[in-house]
Amino acid sequence: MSRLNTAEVEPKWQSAWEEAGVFTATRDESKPKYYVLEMFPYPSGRIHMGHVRNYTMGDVIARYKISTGHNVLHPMGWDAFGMPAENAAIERGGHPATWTYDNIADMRAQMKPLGLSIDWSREFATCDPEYYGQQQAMFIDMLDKGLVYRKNAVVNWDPVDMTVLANEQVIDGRGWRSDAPVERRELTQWFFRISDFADELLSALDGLDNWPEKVRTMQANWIGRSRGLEFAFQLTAPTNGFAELPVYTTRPDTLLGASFVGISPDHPLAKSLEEGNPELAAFSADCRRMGTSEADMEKAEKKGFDTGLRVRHPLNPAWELPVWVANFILMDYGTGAVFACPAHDQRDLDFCRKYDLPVTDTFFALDNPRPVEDEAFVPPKTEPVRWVDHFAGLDVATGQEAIDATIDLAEKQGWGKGVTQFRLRDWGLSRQRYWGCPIPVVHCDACGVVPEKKENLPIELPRDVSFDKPGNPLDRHPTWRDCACPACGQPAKRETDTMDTFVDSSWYYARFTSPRAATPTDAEDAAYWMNVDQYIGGIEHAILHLLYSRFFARAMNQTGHLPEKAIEPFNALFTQGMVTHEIYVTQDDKGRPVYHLPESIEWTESGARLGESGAPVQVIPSAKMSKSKKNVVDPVNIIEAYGADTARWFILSDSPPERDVEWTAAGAEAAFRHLNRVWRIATDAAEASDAAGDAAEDQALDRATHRAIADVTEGVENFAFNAAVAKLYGFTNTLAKSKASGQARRRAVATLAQLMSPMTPHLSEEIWALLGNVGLVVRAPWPKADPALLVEDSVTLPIQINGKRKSEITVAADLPREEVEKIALADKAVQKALAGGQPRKLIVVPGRIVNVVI
RNA sequence: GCCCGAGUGGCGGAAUGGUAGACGCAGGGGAUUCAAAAUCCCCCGCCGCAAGGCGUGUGGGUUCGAAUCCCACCUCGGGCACCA
Repeated sequence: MSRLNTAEVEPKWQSAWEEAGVFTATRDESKPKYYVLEMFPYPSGRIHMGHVRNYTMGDVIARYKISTGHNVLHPMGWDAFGMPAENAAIERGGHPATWTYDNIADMRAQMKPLGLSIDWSREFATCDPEYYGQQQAMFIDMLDKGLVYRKNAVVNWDPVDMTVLANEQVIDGRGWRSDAPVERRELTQWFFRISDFADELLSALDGLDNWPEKVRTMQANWIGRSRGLEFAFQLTAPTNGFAELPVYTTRPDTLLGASFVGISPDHPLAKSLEEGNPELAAFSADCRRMGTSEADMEKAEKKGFDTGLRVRHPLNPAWELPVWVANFILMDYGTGAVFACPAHDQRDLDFCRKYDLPVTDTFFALDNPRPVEDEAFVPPKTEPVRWVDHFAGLDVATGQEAIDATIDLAEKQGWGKGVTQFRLRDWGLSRQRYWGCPIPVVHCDACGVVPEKKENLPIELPRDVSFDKPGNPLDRHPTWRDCACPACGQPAKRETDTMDTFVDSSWYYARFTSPRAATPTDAEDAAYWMNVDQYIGGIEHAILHLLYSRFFARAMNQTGHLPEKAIEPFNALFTQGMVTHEIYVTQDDKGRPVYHLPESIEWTESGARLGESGAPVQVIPSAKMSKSKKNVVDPVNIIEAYGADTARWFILSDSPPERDVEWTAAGAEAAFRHLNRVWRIATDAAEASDAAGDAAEDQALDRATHRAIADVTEGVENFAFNAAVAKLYGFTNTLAKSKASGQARRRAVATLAQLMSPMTPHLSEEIWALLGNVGLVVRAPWPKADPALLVEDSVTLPIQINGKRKSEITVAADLPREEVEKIALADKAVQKALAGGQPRKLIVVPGRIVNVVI
């Protein structure tokens, strides 16, 4: 018996696959195609266990599909633009391109030993000019189709570093480097018209049957379709040219509970009032000293400022409501103005209590007509309530009925109209940064904003830039901006904004179908390979990346870059959990936490200790692996110690794929031991004699083999990899104990190798070859379970008495119900419980259970 | 704050209306060995001497039967539009 030498075996098979070109995808109309894609990585420089998990799952699917006769496309690339490369350049010098391409080389070298079934000939990085040049071409097509436009939008402005900050760079309202309070500043920015597609993106979710329900729900809520009433409050006295204040509300039925009218600090009326009102100007300035993120705004203290203006209530002109500027009202949603109904909205109620504004109930719960105090009454819109005095003549009605009645009434009386609104906003794609895809337009004094000519693409990023000053290096480059206007030929200036990196990742899946094409896609390749049959990635991308990709596929279809069938680019989606690990922490002399890497910990009887000093270490429960907490395990070390198959096997074995998995050293060792055991069983079987054995033993092993085929196939098809692994453990245990003949054991081992091959491809090839098979296991057809060998002839039924398990009986699987009842009633425990009486009820679920109710 | 998830032995988990704890880890006992490593066998939810009882985050409900379905709550995680 030889020991398994992974350092030798794994590279050997990787070379064999490469030489045979097993994973190089070409169009082949004779086979069904299958496109499996994992979300491509950001090239941070090191692969981590999350990558191992993500790509191993995709690899299992890809290899399984190869063995079931599919023509598989399984590509890999790099999401290579983005802030970390610029941050590295600022902090350590060097160029973002150098940093990025070095990282890609490192990560590719770390990834290849995993033995993934990737077609590396299709690899690209989004920062390759060949890629982003095609992206620029599509941008121009989309501009031409009216899918892109410019408007003003607010950004986080760092007044010290004089630069735009990302939300993650704003910490407690301050810039991360300067520590200066950030300001909201308006810039003219480029936008995709994703909101034009809101209804379509929402309704098409219904067709995404193979997406997780939770992702579809999250997207539906994000798009946020609502039907409400739009109407205008008339100002009692026109001010600064404003005679009325249009508002949008989803609860027009509560109009009689209106307390005040609120407008955003960015509302045109609020801005016009600032000029003559220094106090308001100060208030609004204060509101603008806040990050732009919705979470920031929601968590901030609700503040308001009474403008002194008054509006008339639409249902009663004698009733005047005050107009307040409030910091929680978004200019981007609806009209930037709302009426507040404190009795039925907690935020409005808190605001009214704070500023002593009136609170008027408009409806009560049927069983509890108590006025609202400090808790707003917000029942579901489907719950009937009793109306205090509803202007549409309602008494008891649900919120939804009242909303509909109010909209009808307003339309009939002519003071308002029902409108459908979406929460989804247009996608702002401008970034004031260097390391992104340049937006291919030119600003000309004579012609305005002009798209670049396609023959001038790609508009490449200049290499000679410096990061010693904050802000966008493209802005201060001495010559890069200078160009000729594509329309009139006069000197003009390039746009210096680059694109959001979400644009890069919104179409890479399409580019993989023809990565070297001279156009963004190749029609025939896209028609053949699209859609992605199985997409795999983190749940953190449930909304933005996936929604943007869905939009982009539609926009690509409208500009002729994708076929109609590809407007929903991902047929099936699987969202995987994170990889976690325990955290080890000691404290320094000032009591601050000091984190330690897992490999520096030693386990003694008295607990975890630091290897060097022997100091006791506090163990904190698992959390997502992160550099700052040092609870990281480097896949490279694991592969060196145990081999890629062990890393792959363990990462699949311990948790359901959609849940978090905790990496443990003991678990990894157990995986390693198991694979060695499989190898030992295989070599024993290979060396066993050809003599005939006990036929019953052979048949029992054959049955177990076919049971395993059925169970593992089901596990792989349903993404229950941990369950498939558990079944493989079970089958291995059966095989190890089997007294079957050498021939029967070799049959079982060959099947075991095949069933394991998507997960542990190297070991499987080695066993496959050991057993004398010609060709690669990766190309062998997936085994089929023989139904005749799956049938059991007897079953054990638990006997419950009043729902509690008390006994069990073993009967023939096809025994008629009456016979099962007789045997069950004759059971000792049942007889005892009945004490001579009759059961009240007898429930027999064939093949499952018997319940005797007494 | 809002939206979406998850919670089962000492640990990771299995079971998606029908025997709770498959499989693995850790632990305990034994075999083999001069010894160790490796390997193999057995035990292993909690309380209880036992009979038996209890048990799937907490509290209620539906059902002959609930980890699974419904309601309320608690805790943890993801997202919140410029992190990727």
